[in-house]
Amino acid sequence: MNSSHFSISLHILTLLDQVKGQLLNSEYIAGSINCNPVLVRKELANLHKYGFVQSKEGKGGGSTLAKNPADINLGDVYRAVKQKSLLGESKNEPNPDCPVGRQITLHLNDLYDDAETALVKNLSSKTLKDFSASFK
Amino acid sequence: MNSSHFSISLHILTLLDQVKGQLLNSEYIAGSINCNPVLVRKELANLHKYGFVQSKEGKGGGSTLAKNPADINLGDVYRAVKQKSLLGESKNEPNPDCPVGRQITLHLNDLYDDAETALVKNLSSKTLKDFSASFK
DNA sequence: CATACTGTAACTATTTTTATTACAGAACAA
DNA sequence: TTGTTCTGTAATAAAAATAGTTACAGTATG
Repeated sequence: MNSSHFSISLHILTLLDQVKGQLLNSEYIAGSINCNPVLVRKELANLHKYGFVQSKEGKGGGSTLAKNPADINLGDVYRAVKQKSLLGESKNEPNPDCPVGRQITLHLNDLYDDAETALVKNLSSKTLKDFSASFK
Repeated sequence: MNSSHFSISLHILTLLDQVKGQLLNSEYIAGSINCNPVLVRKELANLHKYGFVQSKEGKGGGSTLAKNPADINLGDVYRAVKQKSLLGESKNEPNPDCPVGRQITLHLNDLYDDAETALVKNLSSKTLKDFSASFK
């Protein structure tokens, strides 16, 4: 992250929950999200890697949840989807000749890890079932 | 956020704390961060807007902290620096003809606000003084 | 064997972020 | 009062990240 990986993944999972086991194909899902089907397939590949969804190839194929929605918590989804640190991840190396520059990356990482842990903990208190149930 | 606004702001504040009231100019700060001085000046302008720093124009000018580092908490810095939601903020509108697409932006925003509040609360438990003191 | 999917790669377009250039205005010091 | 060195800010350019597109091999189905 950032970008829209988490939003897209959660959108996919919510759709899959709402249709109760029915297979949805990437074009249908992309139509709901309003994005490119290939992006959906990439996101599904990642969700599959982490065991959240199952896919069936070939004609009539598509995807479905691989777990009970009550057993999918949003912190786990976040971790599966996350690609980089939420706050930091700057690419330009601070100046090693400066006492602050030399150490700040380390200290920022500690700070960010701790803050992000708090965020994930919050997300972990909610399941896909909870989230999906808020739709009417 | 994201990007490096928070990292840069915190780097600036740490430097200003370490030099104990001495004025630092944008070129010096940029040298420690290893970025462009104009970026530092923009970041300083924002920190000034929120009352964290004071600047002095003209020859011999520069910036210094406007508050006691023990009274600057990192959650406040985060809020001052933040430009967009940490998780969400997708620009393509989901499909309004889909029950999930129609409501998901709202539900994601609720989810993200709550998660981000947990993150800010974590950051708020730490002051610039604490952070700066971890440098040796 | 035609059809309709997934999975994936390669490429392009778009958007976001960062860097650069430029210059007016402020403070200082000779 | 003039040259110097800063800030503040705008406009632009470059670079990086993100999303979209095209293409196609492989797989299941009828």
